[in-house]
Amino acid sequence: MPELPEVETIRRGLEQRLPGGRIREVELRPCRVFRDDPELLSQQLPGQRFEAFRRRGKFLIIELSDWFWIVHLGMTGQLTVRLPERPDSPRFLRHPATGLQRVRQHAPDHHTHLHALLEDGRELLYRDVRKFGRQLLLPRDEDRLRSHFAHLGLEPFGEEYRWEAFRGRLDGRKLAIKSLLLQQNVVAGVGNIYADEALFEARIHPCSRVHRLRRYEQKRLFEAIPEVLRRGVRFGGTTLRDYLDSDGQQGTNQDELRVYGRPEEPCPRCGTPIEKIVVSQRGTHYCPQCQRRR
DNA sequence: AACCTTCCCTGATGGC
DNA sequence: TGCCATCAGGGAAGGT
Repeated sequence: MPELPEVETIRRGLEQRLPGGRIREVELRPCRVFRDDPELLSQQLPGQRFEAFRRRGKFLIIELSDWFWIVHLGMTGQLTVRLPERPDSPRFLRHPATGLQRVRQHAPDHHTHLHALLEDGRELLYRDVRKFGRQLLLPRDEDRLRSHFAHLGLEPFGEEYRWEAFRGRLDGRKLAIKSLLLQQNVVAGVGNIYADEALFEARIHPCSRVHRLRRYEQKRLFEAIPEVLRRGVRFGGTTLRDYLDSDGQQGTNQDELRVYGRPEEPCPRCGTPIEKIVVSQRGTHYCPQCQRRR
């Protein structure tokens, strides 16, 4: 489930390896991931050089010679660099007990929807089992890019992430705070895992209605969001099942999670068993003692 | 406009 | 190579 920290980890990995590289050829199998225009990608990517790697919310923006290549990983998207000198494993394998994928590098398989061969022999692979990811090309124009992402909310690590702006976007909203966090038009980049973690840090019940929250609670949430995201980045992202960084490695932030995926375990603050409920059709974890409903 | 529900997609899991 | 229901969830689309 790549959220901001996972996408940021991938971005940093690609930024270290790929700038200056040029795409020689592309193989892609048409599918939903490229629904706008698979032809455009397969025709325009060859010959393009990697110039920079940016991120907006959960979107990765690969800056090429003439295009912005925009990639959203959905639920199970993996964007990895395959090195010619490193031996392949035959395919992804799942750990029998944990379900974690433990293969670092693999040849394209039937879930690999895009395969870009670079001039130096390396490859950039996009693999996505559930095909919830999205990719598209935008002409390399900053105004086009800005309007493309105009619907997205505050960038948690950006200069625009300020208390007054955050508070303003909460005013008048009546839905559950967790549902609001999952929408990308208030704060961009927070998904199911980090929403639960941020609400735990801020000691807010996920079902609390936004307009019922005290200002000091909103302020705690405002501060908790970048905090849990920063921790996620520091530990290389959260690997529960499918997430891998650009080198094919798992993250370790799953060991740092306070509530997500830990129903019935004791709350790290007070020892009360963590509860799991459903909010906005998403599994939601919280401490019934520390996070009282408002 | 705000809010809510449904749907897409596949592999893992568990009951029988 | 047993079969089937259920679950996981980001975001688009459609309904109220």
